[in-house]
Amino acid sequence: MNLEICKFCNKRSLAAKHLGNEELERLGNNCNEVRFAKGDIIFKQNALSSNIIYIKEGLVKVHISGPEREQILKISKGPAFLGIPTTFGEKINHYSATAINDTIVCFIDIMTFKGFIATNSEFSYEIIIDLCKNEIYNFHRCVNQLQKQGPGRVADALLFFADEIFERDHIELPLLRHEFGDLTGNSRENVSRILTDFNREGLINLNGKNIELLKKDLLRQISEKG
DNA sequence: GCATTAACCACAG
DNA sequence: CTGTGGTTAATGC
Repeated sequence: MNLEICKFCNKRSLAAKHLGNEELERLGNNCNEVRFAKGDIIFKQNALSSNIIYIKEGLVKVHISGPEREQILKISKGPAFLGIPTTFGEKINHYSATAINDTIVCFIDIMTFKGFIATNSEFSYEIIIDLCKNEIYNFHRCVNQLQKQGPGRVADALLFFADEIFERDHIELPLLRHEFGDLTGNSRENVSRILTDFNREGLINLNGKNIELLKKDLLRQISEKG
C-alpha cells in the first residue's frame, strides 16, 4: 500500500475530488492498483466481491451470461466506477468484467468507501449522480435493444464507439464479430452482413476491424428509425 | 400468399 | 475468425 498513490493520482473520480488530504491517505491505504492485459478477467459473475472497482485507465466490457447466450451489457472506458451496484447491496457479482485493452484498475476496500459515503456528502452526491446516469443509460439501452432491429442496433453501437469511446470517426473495433453480436443482440453472421451492407451503401468504410464512419447523419437516421 | 427479418447450419478462405 | 449462401420460422402486409 502506498499512502501517496491516491493523493497524487491524476485519474481521480469526480467523487474522489471531494476528498481531503487525510481522506485521500486513508483511500491510498485501503486500495490496490492492478494492471490487466487484454482479455484478462477483472471479476467474474457469481464470485464474491468485497471491493469497489474503479477503472483508472482502459476499456472494459461488462457482460452477463443469459439463458440463451452471453450478453455484453456495456463497454466502459476509464476513468469510471465499475461495480458499485454489484458490491454495495450484494456480496456476489451479478456480472463479469473483462479487460478489452491493457487496463489499470483500482480495488477499493468497501468499508473505506462506505465510510466516505457516511461522512462526506459531496462524495456521496457524486456517487449518486453516477448511479443515476447509469440507470438512465441502461433504460435507453433497454429500449434500443427491444425495439430496434438489427441495423439500428449496429448503427447505435458504431456511433457509440465513435462518439463516446474513440472520439473520432475512424475506429478500430476492439471486439470480435461474435462479441459485437453479443453487444448488439445480433448473431455473428448478421453483424457480418449488416456491416458489409453499410459498407456497400457507402455509410462506412469497412476494413476488418478498422471502420470509418462516412455518413454519420444517415447512421443516426438508421439508429433512430430502428 | 409474399416480403422482410433474423437465426441456424455449413463451408471456404 | 470471418464472410457468404441456403434454409427455415415468425411476423406483417
